[in-house]
Amino acid sequence: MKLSVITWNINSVRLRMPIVEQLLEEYSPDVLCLQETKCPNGQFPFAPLRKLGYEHIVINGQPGYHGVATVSRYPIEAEEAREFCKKGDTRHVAITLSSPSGPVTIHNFYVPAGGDEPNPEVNEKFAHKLAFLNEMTEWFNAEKNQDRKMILVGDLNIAPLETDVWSHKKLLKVVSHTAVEIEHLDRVQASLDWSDVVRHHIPAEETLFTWWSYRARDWKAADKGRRLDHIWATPGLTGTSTGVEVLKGARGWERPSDHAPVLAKFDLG
DNA sequence: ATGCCCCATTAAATGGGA
Repeated sequence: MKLSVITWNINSVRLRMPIVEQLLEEYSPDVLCLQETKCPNGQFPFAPLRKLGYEHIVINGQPGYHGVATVSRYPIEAEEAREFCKKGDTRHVAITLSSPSGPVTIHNFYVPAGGDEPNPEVNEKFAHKLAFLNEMTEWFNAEKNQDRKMILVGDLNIAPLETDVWSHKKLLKVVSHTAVEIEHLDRVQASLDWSDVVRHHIPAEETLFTWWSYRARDWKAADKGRRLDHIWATPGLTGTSTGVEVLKGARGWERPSDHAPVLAKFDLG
């Protein structure tokens, strides 16, 4: 069974349904994980997604902010939407698919951006970001089945490697690339020995971005990006991943999101 | 300054993104 997964911070799913449909038609992933849907659950565009063959959909949304959704060609055997930091916001949803190698759970995360000032003492948003990452670590540490097959995708809002940002030196004190955030993310990654599937295929020496600001006059020419969107897998799945790609072209589509989709393919036997 | 754009909510500003 082949499994291709795309993660995409869509920055309003209703506004961008034309390019969501374009992505599904051009790449035909088995599973699409969206973040920042900014869509109340009652207004989620189920019909056009089902029409394209994505009959199995789980959403965790709220009006105006945040919101995640996972759409699948394969039946969803189980789902879970977890609340973090007792905020009542919508930043996670998970689905479980059955495969020849047993159940596979796909977590879809939207980690808080963290505001401007990288100091949790004075910036509540940054404190929230660090607390969110700590809760992820605690949750995965408490996982009973350490061999469980899981994929974790999403906008983690952290660019951990020097080659994940356009200038390591200039971004050292900029939220998304500070040492304290990266330490917190490293602890999440260590919790279940998650592997960075994208960097498994694309060496750390190679510069790689998934996000380019709207504010640059010409995002492509400026190329001041960051790798904020990630695909991880637990050790039992790492060897089944057959390839990854940042779909940078989508950043240049009509009325784009500021994030590019990230694709990973697995062969589950 | 990555840097003045883009979104949602709501009705011309404001908050948030990262």
